[in-house]
Amino acid sequence: MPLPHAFTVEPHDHQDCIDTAIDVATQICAERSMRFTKIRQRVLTLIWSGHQPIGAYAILEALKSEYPRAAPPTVYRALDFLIEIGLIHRIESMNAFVGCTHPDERHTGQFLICESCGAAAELDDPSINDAVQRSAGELGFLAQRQMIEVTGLCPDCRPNG
Amino acid sequence: MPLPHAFTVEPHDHQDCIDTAIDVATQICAERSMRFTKIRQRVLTLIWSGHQPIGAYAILEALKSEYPRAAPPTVYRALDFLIEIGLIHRIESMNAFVGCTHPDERHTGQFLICESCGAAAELDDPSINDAVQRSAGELGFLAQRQMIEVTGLCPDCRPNG
DNA sequence: ATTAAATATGTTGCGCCGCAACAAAATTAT
DNA sequence: ATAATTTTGTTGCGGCGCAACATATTTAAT
Repeated sequence: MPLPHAFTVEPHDHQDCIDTAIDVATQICAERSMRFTKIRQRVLTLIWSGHQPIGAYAILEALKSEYPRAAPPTVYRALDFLIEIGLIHRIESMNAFVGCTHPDERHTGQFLICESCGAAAELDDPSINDAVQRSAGELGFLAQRQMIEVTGLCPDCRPNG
Repeated sequence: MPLPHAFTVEPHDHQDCIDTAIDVATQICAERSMRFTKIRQRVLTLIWSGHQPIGAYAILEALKSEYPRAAPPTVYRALDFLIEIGLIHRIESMNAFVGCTHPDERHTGQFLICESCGAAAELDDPSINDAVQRSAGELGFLAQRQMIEVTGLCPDCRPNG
């Protein structure tokens, strides 16, 4: 079952999102002989608690209920790990983190972020990617990583539905 | 004279960049009856001291030689002012600021950032903008502001010239 | 099993980023 | 001159992010 993005028209059982994310993570880590530890699981679950990007210190606060000894490095290490294997993304304009809804595909980091409800939907639009690649290429620039963050209003929050 | 972007093929007299940026700023402020104070001038000049985005506290350090009483708010106020009138941009992925090379046009904030030399070139590519708008529209998202930051290697820094 | 190597987590501490809140000064308008 | 507006000075704080070192845990080698 694929992960829905934040702006799916039909409401979804969000627990499925979390479960799927954990399943995918478990599988990826197994394939690569990496350790999907309890802490990493918990951090990923917390990030997937909603479709809104969440800050590291908010994660830390939630984590402390189960791991009273957790400190900032506890969280940042888990975040680094999850980013490294492509399970979460960092939203640069928010200093926050969100679950990746395209964990298998090659992702470039395209996001629509609702200023009203805070939800972030990940895109994977080749036409955007192509336009960026072409424009960069025209200047002789070798593009390696794209950060595209578009703020605005999601379907549920915009005035006319 | 237009402001060159960071990756112009021919080297340029960078003092011209600074002078032009100040001239443009002076004119815009005059038109809008806003005060282009010494501090704001100085901050804009410091930002334009190179094509590399510069952090607020680096600006502060440089500013202190002339304004020993300068403090973080001194800089952030000037930055807010300059951003407000579109003379500089904030690079979200770097927590840094760079001069706007399209101060007259409606700008969306598209940047190519060289990971080697740190220079940032501003784009204003309608095809990127269009692709983003269309993609957002397909999901019913009302796009208001775009943040596009592409990291990679500039022509001078990439392996094969 | 024991030991060694690798990996993950605990702990302390710090530097950078950004701004709120209030006070003082400077500019502009009346 | 006086008042209103705008800018700058000053103090202080909270969030973000990680370096550096210590400890614990897991995995690999003997």
